[in-house]
Amino acid sequence: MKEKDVYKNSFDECSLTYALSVIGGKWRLPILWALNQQGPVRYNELKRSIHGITNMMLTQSLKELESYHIIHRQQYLEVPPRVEYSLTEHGESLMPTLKALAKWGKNVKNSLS
Amino acid sequence: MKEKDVYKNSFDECSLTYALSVIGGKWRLPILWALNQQGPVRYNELKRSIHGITNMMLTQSLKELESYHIIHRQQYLEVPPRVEYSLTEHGESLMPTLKALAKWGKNVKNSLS
DNA sequence: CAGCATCCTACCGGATACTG
DNA sequence: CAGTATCCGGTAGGATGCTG
Repeated sequence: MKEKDVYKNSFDECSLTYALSVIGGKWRLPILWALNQQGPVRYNELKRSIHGITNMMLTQSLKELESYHIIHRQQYLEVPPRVEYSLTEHGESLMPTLKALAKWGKNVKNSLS
Repeated sequence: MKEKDVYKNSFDECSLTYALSVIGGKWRLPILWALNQQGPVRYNELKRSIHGITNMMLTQSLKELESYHIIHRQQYLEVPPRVEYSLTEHGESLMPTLKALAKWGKNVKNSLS
């Protein structure tokens, strides 16, 4: 095995860093979590269920998540305007891993007390 | 099911946030990754294998990871001083999840191109 | 060899007000 | 209802030099 091949094994650090950059940030996880639980959700509904978030942050985070194709934005041409957000396949496929991470986090937290 | 019980299901967002705060930060992942691959590693060895990290950042990150009991610091009372870092059980137990996350990240990245 | 102290900068996240 | 625009402060991260 060549030396640089070492870096391809185990887990690929770049993909990992990328994944973290996707779900990182203060509000991404709460948003994904809300979408996972509530299914298609309207903007203001989402805002109400995520305590403390501002329009600024919600809009920005939604756009970023959408650009990664993690969530889907469905706009209905109605009056008053109606927009619904939901997880895409990619978003859904993240959930099991997040659960595993949460479980791990719980263990770590418990071991410290 | 009571309304607030909804928040206990699926995955626990607080533990998840906690987990991310543990593995977050710019250098934590590269460090864990290096330790996972190389086993017990000395300080300067670690520094060399993580391109671009400074003493400041390495020391700080190691301390933080140690405080979470994710890594272990073994000091040998020798001259010159020798210190070796390695993953703890908790650290090891994180690896499968990280691999899953990396795999997911790869998929997401590929789907964008 | 392994690590600390100091200073500094960039950017993430936020408050507030406005709009199609 | 579903967003934008503008301004702003705190903190994570970094450069540099020093030490047991």
